[in-house]
Amino acid sequence: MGHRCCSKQKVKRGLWSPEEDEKLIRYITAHGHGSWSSVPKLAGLQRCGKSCRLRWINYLRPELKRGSFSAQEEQIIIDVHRILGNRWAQIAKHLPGRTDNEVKNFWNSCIKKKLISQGLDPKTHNLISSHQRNTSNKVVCNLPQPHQQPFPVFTVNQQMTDDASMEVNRLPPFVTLPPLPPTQPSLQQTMAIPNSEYQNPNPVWTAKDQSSQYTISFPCGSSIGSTPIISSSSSSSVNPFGFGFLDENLIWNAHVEPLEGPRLEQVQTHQYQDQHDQQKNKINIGEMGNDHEQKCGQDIDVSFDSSSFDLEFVESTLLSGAICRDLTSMDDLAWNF
DNA sequence: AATCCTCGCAACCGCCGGAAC
DNA sequence: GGTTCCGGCGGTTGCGAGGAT
Repeated sequence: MGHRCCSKQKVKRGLWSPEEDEKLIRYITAHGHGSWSSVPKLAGLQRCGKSCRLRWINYLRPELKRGSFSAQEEQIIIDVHRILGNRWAQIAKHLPGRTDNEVKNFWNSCIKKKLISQGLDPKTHNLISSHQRNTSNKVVCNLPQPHQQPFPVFTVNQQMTDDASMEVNRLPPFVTLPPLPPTQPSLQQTMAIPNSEYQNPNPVWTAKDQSSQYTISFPCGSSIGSTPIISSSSSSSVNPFGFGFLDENLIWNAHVEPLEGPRLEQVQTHQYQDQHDQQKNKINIGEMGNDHEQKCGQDIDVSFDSSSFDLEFVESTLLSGAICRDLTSMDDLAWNF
């Protein structure tokens, strides 16, 4: 059948010859690609514009890095895939000189098998139970897909809003986004919550998933590298977030420490939430009280709404490469109240 | 040596969203 | 508002190389 752009003319398919490559390189180097649909004609190629684009992007671009993937690149792919799922183009953006096609092929040919051999579901990065592994060679996982609901958004029940100022003040000043293992410090992203006088040495705040009855406890005020405690009402070793961080090599690196920083002016509510509710529920943490000292020893339950995850936020956090980023610039972060 | 099988990878296909008309 | 064009993306296919039998 063929694509529309090449249905009008006779086009060659299959592998590109060195001569065709040469023509394409020469043309694009001299003129740029402009409209891809016109490239084949102008470059003297019997190819579809789409094919030219693909050939250039995947193989002829001078900035491409060829050769096998390094261990570090592999780890980055795994880390980002855990968050984004099969969004190869997004994953490839974290790997300079690599293409989405390359990453996809590498995943399918190598990483996928490696994860399976480690007992991990390559889709969810969760541990595959021994029962599942024993009863079928196929990977079975009914848990939320990371690319579908990859990262929950904090929500606070409406009934909590009366105490919102009090509760929010108990949040740790710094919370490292959970899915990234400590092996990739460059990808760690810290969320700053202004709380300059955070002093309680052993407070805990917990994130609770209502549907799955999981609770994650973050030791507030602890030093870098402390590990959250994940408890569950089920006996499964998996978790509601679709991350396999219970694997001994993939443990969260909760990053909680006091911050002297700019004050948070506003927290954006989720984009999909009803506009009225957004207005109603917006809170200004910057205006909140600062009576956290006597409250930090208590627990706070924060419900996860895994259906309202903001991928752009995760994307921005990964791309920034910064360790810390204060919340005033985290416009994509969504909070439901 | 011939055949079969597996694997990696380049390329294609179909879908989608945005822009232009 | 509907249609067409185009670029981008993810899934899939098909081919060639190399290893196993």
